[in-house]
Order: sequence, then C-alpha cells, then structure tokens
Amino acid sequence: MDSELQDFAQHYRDMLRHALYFVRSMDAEGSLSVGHLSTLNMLADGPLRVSAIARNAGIRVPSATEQVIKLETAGLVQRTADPADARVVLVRLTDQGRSRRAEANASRNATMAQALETLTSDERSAILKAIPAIAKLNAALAQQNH
Amino acid sequence: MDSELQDFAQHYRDMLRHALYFVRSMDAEGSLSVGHLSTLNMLADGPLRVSAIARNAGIRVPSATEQVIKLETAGLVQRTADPADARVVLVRLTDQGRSRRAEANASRNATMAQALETLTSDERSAILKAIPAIAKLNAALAQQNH
DNA sequence: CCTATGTCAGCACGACTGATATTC
DNA sequence: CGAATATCAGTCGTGCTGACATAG
Repeated sequence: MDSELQDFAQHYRDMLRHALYFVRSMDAEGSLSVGHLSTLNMLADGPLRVSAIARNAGIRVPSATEQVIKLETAGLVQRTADPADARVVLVRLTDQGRSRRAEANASRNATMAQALETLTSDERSAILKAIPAIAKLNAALAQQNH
Repeated sequence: MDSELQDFAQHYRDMLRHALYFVRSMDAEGSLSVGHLSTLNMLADGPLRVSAIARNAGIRVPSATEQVIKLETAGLVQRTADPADARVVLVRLTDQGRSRRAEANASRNATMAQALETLTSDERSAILKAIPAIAKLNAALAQQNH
C-alpha cells in the first residue's frame, strides 16, 4: 500500500471534480453541448460509423445513435450508407456542421484562453508538460474498465 | 489573437474530455455516484447547509435538496435544524455515511493509484506539478461564469 | 414588507438495458 | 445459423425553472 500514491490519487480526483463543474458551466452558455461538439470534432477528419462514435465517446451504441439523429435533425451531420457493408451507417459532417463546429471550438477556446492568461507562464508550462502524461493516464484508466 | 494559446486551450479541452469518460466509467462500477461521493466529502469536516452544498457543488439549491434527500433516504446523512436560524437545514454525515465515504474514496483512489503506477516517475511528477495550476485555472473559469 | 432558505412539482437531456430488424 | 450493426422503446438519474411555505 503506497499511501503517497493514494494521496496523489485523491488530489487528482479533487481537481478533476472541479474541472467537471467548469465543463458543465460552459455547456450552459453555448448552443452546442459538450457531447455534440465532441461528436462533431470526431468527424472532422472524415466519416465514422455509429459504433466508432460510441467507442470513441465512451458510450453505448444506442446512445450514439440517438446523438447522431439529433445532430442530423439539426442539419449538422448526414447519415449515408457504406457501399461495402449495408449494415453500416457512415456519419459525415455537413457544411453547416463544419462551420458550427469551428465556431463552437473557437468560442470555447477563447473562454479557455482568457482563463489561461490569468496564470503565470510557469503555471502554464506546468500544465502543458502534464497534458501528455494525463492523456496517458486517461488511456490507462480507460483500459482498466475495458 | 494569440494562436498558441488557442492551441493550448484546444489540447487542454481534449484532454479534459477524455478525463470525463473515465469519471463516468468509475461511476458505473461503484454504488456511490460521483455526485453523492462529492457531497459526502464536503461534509467530512462538519455539517453544511443545503445552500452551501449547492454552491460548493456548482448546482442549484433545489438540486442539492434532492441529493440530500436521497442521501438521507440511504441513511448516509442526517438533516437537523440550525438552532440559530430556523430556516436553515444543517446536513451532517451519519456513522454509516462516514464509513461509506471512506470505502468509496479508498476504492476510487486504489483504481487511480493503479493507473498512476503505469506512468513513469517523470510523468507522475509532471502531473503532480500541474495540479495546483489546474486548480487555479478551474477557479478562474468558475469565476468567469460567476 | 422584503429577503433568505429550503422544498415541491414538472420538465429536459442524456445515458442505459432489452428487444428487434437487417446484413455479413 | 451465429455474429455484427444500427435502431426503437422504455426507464432512470440528475440537472433545471417556477411556485410556494416559512422564518428572519
């Protein structure tokens, strides 16, 4: 039992919890929810199947279907058939989806950048250096819960 | 327009999004949800009023009331009157709440510690150094959305 | 009388499971 | 036929607003 690591874990969890509140507050102001924007961001590099969206978002397939339908209703994505496999639905961004995605990212990045400006450059560089490590940690946690 | 800061913001947001998935997956396995555990953690140092819980959790008072009622039904907290102000409800941990809180934290910390062990010590120290800066960033973001 | 505190009622969003098609 | 893919139907958790009772 490494109690130092347990302390570390507790502090990290506390920090994460606070980050959640901020994410929620950002959700309230914009028209595009975090979930929807994440989905649009996934599709930026090309069409994806519904199951890929689900896996990538950490949600079940029916939930992904639901999201895709909402985005389609809003005119932000388009569902098309996969010529190679008729079971598959390929989801792709529409032009409107592409521009809404860009706007939403810009708006959220601006809010974030404004907050980053209140930090010292040492603090900013500490966060910058930690990002890849946290990403690796996230991946390790994701794997634990397969 | 500082485009470097915008990039930074985008990377940070991506990282946060992934961290969220992990939080959700942790929720599924345990009996105590993140929200409930957070509330219990707030009460560890002494009773709080419902409005204080709401403010601390970043939610509205009616939502806090609802959570408190659920926790009370589960026998984890107790609602008592404030002798100094009859409008106020003081929420305090029960013995059962105290032990459930300890168990849940230990379990989550253990999962987290296990993932932390997969990192190099450099990566761990990078995260450790970033935690206070991220906490400050969270505070700045919280203030922006008053 | 006005404000603060908490609760209730009703609603919305977004996840889940279980039950189907349909296609490979 | 069994497995994979997506959808539909119904449920649940948890947040919200607006209305209200009670106390300061």
